[in-house]
Amino acid sequence: MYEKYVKILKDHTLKVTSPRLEILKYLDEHHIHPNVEEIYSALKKKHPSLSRTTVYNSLETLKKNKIIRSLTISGSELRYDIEEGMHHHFICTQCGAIIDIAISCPNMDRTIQGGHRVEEVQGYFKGICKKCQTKEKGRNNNG
Amino acid sequence: MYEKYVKILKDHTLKVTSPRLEILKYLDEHHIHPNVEEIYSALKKKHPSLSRTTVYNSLETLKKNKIIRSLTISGSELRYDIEEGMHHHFICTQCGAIIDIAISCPNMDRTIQGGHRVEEVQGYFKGICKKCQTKEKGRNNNG
DNA sequence: TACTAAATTGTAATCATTACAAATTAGAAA
DNA sequence: TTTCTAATTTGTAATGATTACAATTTAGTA
Repeated sequence: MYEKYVKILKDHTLKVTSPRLEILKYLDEHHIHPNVEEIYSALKKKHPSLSRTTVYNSLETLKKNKIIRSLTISGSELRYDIEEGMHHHFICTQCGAIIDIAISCPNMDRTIQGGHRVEEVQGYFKGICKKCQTKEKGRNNNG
Repeated sequence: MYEKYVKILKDHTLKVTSPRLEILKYLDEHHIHPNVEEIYSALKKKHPSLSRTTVYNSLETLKKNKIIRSLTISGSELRYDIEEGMHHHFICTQCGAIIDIAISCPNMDRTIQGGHRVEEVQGYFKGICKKCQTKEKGRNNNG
């Protein structure tokens, strides 16, 4: 059940610890781009001894090893995502949801931009998500 | 001297106030993507009565009116930029500088992405800037 | 010139994140 | 298997950006 995550950690020569496994599993099974608090409260249920600081520390370690990445899209808190295949993100300014956007962009794979060495690319789109647009229509129709 | 900024505010039916004019002028003359503190301390010198809260409020107003935009690229604080022509941003993880990147991307002008209504697009590139790369080389050569 | 809604100001929260030191533990070595 | 140690986890106490809020001031209109 955790073999997959054990392997990931070992492949990066990281110590295999319970918090790291649980965080990895959580991010792998919940592609909702959670913030630290969401991860913490979800895992705290099963592991009451878990510390918030550990979540911060573990996320930082996983990020440094490029196993996960953090998104600054919200502007007020970091959101986390498993690293799998390049994609961009959309945030709904109404409901706050962060949604994967599968697009390819000629600039994504450029390792040099304007003479600067690029190590990470993030495309952020902001607006109203499909779901919230439907709600809008519903409100209009119903008065 | 301030006519340009007066006009911008009036065109948006915003009240013309000293803080707004000064902030606009500052952003127009300093394309360094400053944070609130930088703007505040720079303007505080000339206008000792200026309040930090006013800087926050004014920036928010200017942002809502799409006169300026905020960047979440740093992850720890908002950075501000005058709205003029679509461009993306590069942040140097070494020196912290945020640099304009003039690129065109087919996704930039898309108003729909995956069914979501897009109102804002931001492309963030992270890595080592040209200047810091030169410094690296210098260090290597000298020792 | 007087009026009023909006803007400015200062102080006091709030909230995400970091600093730090003590306790625990994973994994290597014996 | 046991021992050892550096790395990790934990909890509490800062820090720092941002927001809330109430009092004061002011831009623009009547």
